[in-house]
Amino acid sequence: MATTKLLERELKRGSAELLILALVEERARHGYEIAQLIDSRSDGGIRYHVASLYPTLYRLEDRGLIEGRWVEQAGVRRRRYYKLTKEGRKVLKSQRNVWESFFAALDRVARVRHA
Amino acid sequence: MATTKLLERELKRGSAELLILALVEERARHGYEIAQLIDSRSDGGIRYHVASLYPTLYRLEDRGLIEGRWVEQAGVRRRRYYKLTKEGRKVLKSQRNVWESFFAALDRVARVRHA
DNA sequence: CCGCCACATATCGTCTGACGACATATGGCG
DNA sequence: CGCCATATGTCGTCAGACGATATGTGGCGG
Repeated sequence: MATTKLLERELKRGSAELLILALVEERARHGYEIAQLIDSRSDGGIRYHVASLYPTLYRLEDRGLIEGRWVEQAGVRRRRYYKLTKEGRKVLKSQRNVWESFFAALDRVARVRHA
Repeated sequence: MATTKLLERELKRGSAELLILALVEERARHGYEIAQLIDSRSDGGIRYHVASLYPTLYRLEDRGLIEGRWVEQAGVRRRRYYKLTKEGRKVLKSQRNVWESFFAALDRVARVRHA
């Protein structure tokens, strides 16, 4: 259904930052790895296109929430590893709170929990 | 924090349809009433501006998910009451499922529950 | 050794929808 | 009579997802 596809697109809006921040919280990761992790951990439930992923990484770095570092290794194309900054940690915590209260509010209005 | 404000804006994307469909599921409601219900039931956690609400109502009606009817009453400005259509009921059910699995996936990737 | 695929990063143009600002109209209250 | 709550409506701006497209590398099969 087209409706569902459109909705899924909208859901990604805003969630991208949370996903990226949460994934680089564990350890430094590069873009491609992040994309794959989102795909695998969500069981394909959330797919995040590279055309959106890289620009989002740059925005997060510009805002000082993550910090990138080029890593050159023999046998592997150069990768840019991003790690969470101190400020990023604060924002991640705040975003988790925002999402959680949003879920709760959405449940109160539209009764979403327990399908 | 500007970040939070931006995030909140993005969260509304896509959720608007679910909220409206869920509210007119109970009984026919008019736009202004819907806006107030979203505000009150979410305890102000979700605010939905009229500039977005009315266009969304028109989109939903165009797609045949809700059906509007003008109601004139003495002592009250004319109101347009929207009720859920059969097709709207199907879409609402589907959207609840999409949201629920999105929540679950987001939790698996970014551990959002229990802030 | 060459083509193809997975890996890895990058950019452009299009489209959608939220929102601030503004507009219009009516009933009630002081 | 002015102001506020009610109620519907529109315009211009802005952000961000995504399809398409591009570049470059390492490994593997034929």
